[in-house]
Parts: sequence; C-alpha cells; structure tokens
Amino acid sequence: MFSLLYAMQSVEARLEDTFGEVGLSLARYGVLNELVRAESPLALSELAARLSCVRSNMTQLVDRLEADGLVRREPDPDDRRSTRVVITPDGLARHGEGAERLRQVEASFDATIPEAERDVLLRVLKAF
Amino acid sequence: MFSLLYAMQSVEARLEDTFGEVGLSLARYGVLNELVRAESPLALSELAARLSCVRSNMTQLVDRLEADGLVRREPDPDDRRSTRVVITPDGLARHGEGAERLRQVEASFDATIPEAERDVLLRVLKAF
DNA sequence: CTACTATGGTTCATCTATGAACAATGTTGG
DNA sequence: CCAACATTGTTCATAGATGAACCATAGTAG
Repeated sequence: MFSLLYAMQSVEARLEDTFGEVGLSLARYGVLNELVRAESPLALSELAARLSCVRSNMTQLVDRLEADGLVRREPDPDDRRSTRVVITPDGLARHGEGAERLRQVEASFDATIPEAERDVLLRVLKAF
Repeated sequence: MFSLLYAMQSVEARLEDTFGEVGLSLARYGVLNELVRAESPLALSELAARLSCVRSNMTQLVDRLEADGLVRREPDPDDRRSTRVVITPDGLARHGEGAERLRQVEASFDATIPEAERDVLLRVLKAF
C-alpha cells in the first residue's frame, strides 16, 4: 500500500516540477485544462465539480489565475448568483506550454512500464 | 499515469478518514510512528529527514502535536541548537489506536489485490 | 584564536485543500 | 404569491507542505 503512496508522490513531484517550468502547477493546469476541454466558460461550481474539490478552493485558485491574467471572471447573464470563468489568450498559450510538457512526461512515464504489465497495472489501479 | 494519481488519492483519502476517527492524520501518525520506531526522542531535523519533509513543516506539525499533548519538546543537553521530540503516554496510546486501524485498512487493501498480481504491481511501483 | 561555514529551529509568505458560515439569488410546493 | 429550501460564490479558520530569511550555536581552516 505504501509503495503506491510513494510511487504517487514521486509522480506528483515530477508533474509539479514540470509545470513549474512554465509557471503552472498541477492545480492551475487542471483548471485551464477543463476550460480548454469545455471550449466555453465554466461556473466556479462546475469547475470544482469537474476537478473534485470544494468550491472555496476553486475561488482561491481562480483568484490566483486571474491575478496572473490567465483567466477572467464574468457574470453569468442567466443566473446572477453564478460567475463564469473565461480563459484568456495568455491562459490558452500557457495551457499549450503545459500540455506540451505533460505529453513528454507522460511518454517517459509510459516508457518505464513494460508493455506486458500495463494491462495488469491499469486493471488493479482502476479497482480503487 | 493519471490512474496512478487517482488510485493514490483514493488510498490517501481512506487513510486520512481512518486516522481521523482517532483524531490523527497521516502526517501526525507519521511523526508518532517514527518516535515509536526509534524508541527514543528525535530531533526535529531528524524527524523531517525521516519523513522526507522540510524542517519548517516539522516545526508546525510538532507544534500541533504538542498542543494536543501527544508529544513534548525538550532541549538536547549535548547541542544547544537542537530540540528533541519526546512522545508522551497519551501520544503512545494514540499511536496504538492509529496502528490498529492502519492494520485493518492495510489488510482490506491487500485483499483487493489478486495474489498473482501483487508481485508485478510491487515491482513496477518500486521502479519510481 | 578567529573568521568562515554549516546546522538546527523558527518565522514568514505562499500554495493547495477542506469545511463551516453567510449573503444573495433561484426554485418550488402549497 | 410566498415561505421554505437549494444553490452560488465568498470569507474565515485550519491543516499540511514548501522555501527563503534569520538567529543562535557548532565545527573547522588558517
């Protein structure tokens, strides 16, 4: 069990480092990525739901992304409670840089797992 | 790669919940566990090293453990820079409760992994 | 012996995350 | 219609983690 924890910590650290090279983090990239995938603005609640975190966390995360100019808040015309998060051109560019590096890390990660064992591993991990 | 991240998050959440039942957390249990394993007081630096975290983190962690009466700081007679962390009877008891629950979680965790696949899994995970 | 360097612990600023409480707004059952 | 209820985003307190800066103390090279 602790092997799993350790393995994961090492993978996570590698990802944080990688994203750090372009001024991002796992959390920040996650937000940008959801906005890119959705191809449209998303409410804070929606982002929190998609990234499996609480809303107050998203408030702060978006605060920081907004301060960096990667994202913008705009009011939802159809629901005055709601705020939609819009990715800016800068944010889009930054996401691209992050995605590029992510591909590389993922490739090198996959390379360390023998072909034959990938299925077994995937199946076991999915069991959680 | 992300399967690994997700699996780990779920395992970690389970552990946090389990320790939460006895007023502990993964981090707090880790500290108590090192003190129990060492069978002697440990310096803050030593604890930080063994738990792979920075010293400032250990300062805060021990602050909280001390506030809960699970641990005590005492000056090191041989090095006036150093502070040794001593586990209290309360801390020892709490560690026992945590260890008990950890055994259960670990057992149920192991039960979800088919015998035949354990070796493969362990070998691949150790590769990181 | 003194000056330089290394180590130990703390503090502070920051990031990520959670959960409780709250005000503003929406929705719905009588 | 409107009184309960639900949802949205925020704020606050707290936990855990990092890294820089700092002071006190130790160790060491000249």
